[in-house]
Amino acid sequence: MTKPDSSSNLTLDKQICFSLYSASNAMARSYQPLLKKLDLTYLQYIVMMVLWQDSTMNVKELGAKVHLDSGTLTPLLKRLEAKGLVIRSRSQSDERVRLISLSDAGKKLRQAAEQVPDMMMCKSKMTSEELSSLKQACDLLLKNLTTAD
Amino acid sequence: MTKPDSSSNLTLDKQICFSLYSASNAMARSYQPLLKKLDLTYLQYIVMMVLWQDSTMNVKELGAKVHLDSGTLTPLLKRLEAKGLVIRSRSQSDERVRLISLSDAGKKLRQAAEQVPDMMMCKSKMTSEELSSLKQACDLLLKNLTTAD
DNA sequence: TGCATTTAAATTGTGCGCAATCAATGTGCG
DNA sequence: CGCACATTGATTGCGCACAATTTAAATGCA
Repeated sequence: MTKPDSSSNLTLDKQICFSLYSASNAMARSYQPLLKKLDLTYLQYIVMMVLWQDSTMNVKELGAKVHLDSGTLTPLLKRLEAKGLVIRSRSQSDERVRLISLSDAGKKLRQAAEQVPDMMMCKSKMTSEELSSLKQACDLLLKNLTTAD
Repeated sequence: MTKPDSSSNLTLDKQICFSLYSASNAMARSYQPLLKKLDLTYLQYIVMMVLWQDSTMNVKELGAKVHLDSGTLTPLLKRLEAKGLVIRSRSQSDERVRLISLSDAGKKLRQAAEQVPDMMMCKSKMTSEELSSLKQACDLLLKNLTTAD
């Protein structure tokens, strides 16, 4: 009593993960025209948002917030520094620690970014209830995949 | 009557898109150890899945299915060809068209991949109802973001 | 038929993601 | 104190994603 081929799990239309992946790509793609005005990529925008909330932290703390490591963040932070948006200093008490803080230009950029979330919500054409439930499901999945591997 | 700063939309914990993005990254990360046995990356696995369903198609058709363009697919398909999993031939009737088809090794790999979806579902620790509703929301978002830009 | 237009795929360049490795600094324990 | 060990971040290398451009082939139409 083996399953017939048509009910195999190995079909693209059954892959939740592929839906997630495609939606995530499409989302980043949709952000790009909005962020072009700010001269930021999607991830750079995320990192700036973290810093707008809490203007100084080290790479490890930042990485924990955005779920990324120094291999991704170090070059990104260098690019943000090159744009004059952040300052990469060293901790006095521990020379290993890189302190990331906002420059004046970085702080100022926040105003221009304020309208981005609403514009994206509009693009999504989904209700806040739908979006909120999507967010909950993603947060749960992330938690389940990251705790105890 | 302007909103106080604490209710700004520009906070990381309010970004549905960031949840989606982080969950998608975590998902691809979780797939990797499972796919290592097959010597495939996540996207290569997706492309192979498309070909397991329909063993010959051109780059444009493939791109439409996985929502990616030739800039991503061409090098990926070359890598799959180098591994001996696919064959990149040319259409007789239209020399511009690249026909992608499975080699015997590519067809054979399917058996080893059959168990991957169930293993991932288990890793997610979510019910099929939760996953199904997540999938629906992602599919809707993708549709809304891609139709009429 | 000849030439502009369209189409398919490849190429180029930039910026992620992430595993693996490395260097530098700090800490703890004998 | 000295040395093993842990921690922080940087580096390297590979494989996506994607915009923009290029190449080559097909099509349309005067």
